[in-house]
Amino acid sequence: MQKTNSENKQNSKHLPPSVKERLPKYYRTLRALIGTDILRTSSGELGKIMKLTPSQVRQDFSYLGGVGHQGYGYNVKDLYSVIGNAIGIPLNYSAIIVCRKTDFASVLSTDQCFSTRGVNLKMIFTDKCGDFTPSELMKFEDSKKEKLTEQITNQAYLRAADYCRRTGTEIVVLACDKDETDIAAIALADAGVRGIWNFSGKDIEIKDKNISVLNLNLHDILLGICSEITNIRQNLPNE
Amino acid sequence: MQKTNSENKQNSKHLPPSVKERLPKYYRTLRALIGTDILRTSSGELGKIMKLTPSQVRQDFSYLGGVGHQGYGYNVKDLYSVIGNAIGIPLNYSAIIVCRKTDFASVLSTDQCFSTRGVNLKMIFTDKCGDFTPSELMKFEDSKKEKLTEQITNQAYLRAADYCRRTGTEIVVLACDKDETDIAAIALADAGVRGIWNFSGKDIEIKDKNISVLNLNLHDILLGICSEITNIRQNLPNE
DNA sequence: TAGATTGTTAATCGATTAACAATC
DNA sequence: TAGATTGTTAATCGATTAACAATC
Repeated sequence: MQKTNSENKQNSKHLPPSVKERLPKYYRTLRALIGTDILRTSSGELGKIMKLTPSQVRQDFSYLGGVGHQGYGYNVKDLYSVIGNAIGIPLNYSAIIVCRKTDFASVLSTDQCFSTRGVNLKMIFTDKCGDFTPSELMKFEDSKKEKLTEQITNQAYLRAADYCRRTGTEIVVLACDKDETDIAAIALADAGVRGIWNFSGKDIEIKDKNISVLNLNLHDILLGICSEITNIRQNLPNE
Repeated sequence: MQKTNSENKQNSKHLPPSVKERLPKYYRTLRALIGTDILRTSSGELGKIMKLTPSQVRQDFSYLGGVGHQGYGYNVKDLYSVIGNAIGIPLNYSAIIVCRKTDFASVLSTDQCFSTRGVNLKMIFTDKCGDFTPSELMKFEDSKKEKLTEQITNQAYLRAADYCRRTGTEIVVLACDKDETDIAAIALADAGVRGIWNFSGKDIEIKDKNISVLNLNLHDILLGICSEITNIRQNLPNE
């Protein structure tokens, strides 16, 4: 049973990493177009908005199967839905936040990171202020965020791992102390968590190929900016 | 006056983007080695820690000039210093934060993002709670963070741009509302800011090649994790 | 039909890896 | 000297861009 080229490409197994990385931004761009009632687009228009060549846009979309129409372009809503499916939006993942103080959770909640992307933020576990549902956290907004109804006897990541095991929560945003990163990662992986967004400052290296880890190091990002600035200045004067 | 290959590579103008992106992580790794009193290393050891091939590590360092010693490896402190110079650590950049509420600034300050990387965080400008020095912000910690000594009449980004112009501040962390992103970016660029770390959720596109912008979109990152999870699951069952 | 725009193939470009002579 | 490890060159791999036939 021979597969055609197109069938092969449609299989997300063959999505190259570079393309997969661009999906969220395509999704965001299409979302914005829908928001302004633009319901038809083209590789040229999307390329212009996203600073990509039309060629690359078409090449990228070709991995999602025949989603465009020759001579017409792309139906924005269809494309939005196809990319959403590739990302797994309809699977309605659940997430929790593990952090030290409420300020961290507050930033992500205010940003509506989860709600606008179909991810269900269920709980916030903090080391210092107790545990919150997102709506409880919002109630405390702009006031002292402490809710110590019972004595906190263990670390937030332990309560979080327990919660994930019981509820099948897939995604954990981890902003624990660097000293706890390794042990927290093990506990969460053991609890069946499938994705960790790691803000802790120490990279998580998990051998388990079934778990996806994103190490976001704020220090590295800051230095990346310094590096860019330094190089821009150094390069301008010569030649 | 012919340049040798080595002289060419030493010139940071020729640092490929892929290499430049890895510099902050090399820096962080070397910092950790110094912290544990490991003062000699090799491309093999660094590769193991950072999940890179020894070949790539050597290839990367070759762009920084002859920083290693054949048969010996690399002196950790020398390498740390060479990479620090390439990033521009000794230039002691200054930074400010522009955000809506203090929670955002509190997260970055607690993380010691700036202090441990030789970047001088000078002020925090907020829309809702007034302006703070970092030490003022820390004093308010764990309590209601509001400091409205005078009536706030304009947006934080305007006060921030004015401050940057007066003080020559190079870096701005921008976490304003999406609606303000474009106008804030223009104001900051006009004030002579050289690097913007944009958390606002709307990408900044500046034509000016002298300004470095890093658009960090939390929504995109979350969807990147969803996408990974989705693809891991889909790919396991077949074959 | 003429104009527009896709999806795909081929060409180019850049980044990673392998191999190895140089040498500490 | 023997062992280790660099820095560089060449080979491979993957990602981007260009070109164009297919066709709406």
